[in-house]
Amino acid sequence: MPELPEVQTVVNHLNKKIVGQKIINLEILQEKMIKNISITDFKAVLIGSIIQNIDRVGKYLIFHLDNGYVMVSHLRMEGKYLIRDFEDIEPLAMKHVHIIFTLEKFNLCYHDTRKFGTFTLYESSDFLNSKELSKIAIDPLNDGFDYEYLFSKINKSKKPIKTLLLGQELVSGIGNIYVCEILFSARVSPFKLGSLVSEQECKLIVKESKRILKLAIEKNGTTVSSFSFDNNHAGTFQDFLNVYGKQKLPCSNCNSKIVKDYISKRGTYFCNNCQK
DNA sequence: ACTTTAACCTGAACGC
DNA sequence: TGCGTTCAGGTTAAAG
Repeated sequence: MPELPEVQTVVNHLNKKIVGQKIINLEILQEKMIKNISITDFKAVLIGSIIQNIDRVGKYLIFHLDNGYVMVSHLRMEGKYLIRDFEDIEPLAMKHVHIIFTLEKFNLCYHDTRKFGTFTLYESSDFLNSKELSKIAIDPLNDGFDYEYLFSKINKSKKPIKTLLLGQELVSGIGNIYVCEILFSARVSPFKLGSLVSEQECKLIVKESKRILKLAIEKNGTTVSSFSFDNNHAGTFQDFLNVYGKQKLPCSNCNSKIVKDYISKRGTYFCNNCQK
């Protein structure tokens, strides 16, 4: 499901709704989702703590607690947070709810059809050095993500530019939808090897990354099948997509057909005429 | 050490 | 209607 703009949308929403509330109780229905700590310890740390704010590192959600710990949550493909009134527990809607945080005002339900999502708990003093977060690279919206940085990271690589941008250790938060859109707008073929991407093309990739991701955040993300926040409120950036999911449709720039191909087994959408 | 594949899960869409 | 196959916004352990 979620890439940087969708995760940021969730962060923005949760910051409006749950900050300052105490975790009264915790119900864990899928124990395997908690990765680095026992269920007993996970509960012991979280219950009674107050949520101070929610932050984002790449595609990870960081819940800062008032007791010196952070809870790290990754939504993977389909994870989402639902806010449900206490009296609102319908069995059908709860089918794929795996964790229920009982807060002071309502239940915060973690819903995940495919059960790919993960939860970890760290001391707040060094969570950035954790196994999962230590390898997350610079955020594309950070000023440090510039063309010199990108060029220096890719100019000796024999991997396709799409694969490089998709990996979280070079730049974080970009996933399959936005990498396709960024490369289309930058007019660079997703197959082009890193070593063949020019400085000028790096400038365009960086510029378009920032433009597209910022706009997508303004539009509350992209909903292609299931992404929603605020209980089924969908994002609207899908109305601005140029290539993702547009195979056989005319290119918005040149009218030739958008092509779908595969890179590392992942759907890759592009215009063979515009992107070189 | 580095690169590719398989696995983790469920459900929707499609072909026969 | 039903059954088998493929695909999905991600990451990572295992295999090559």
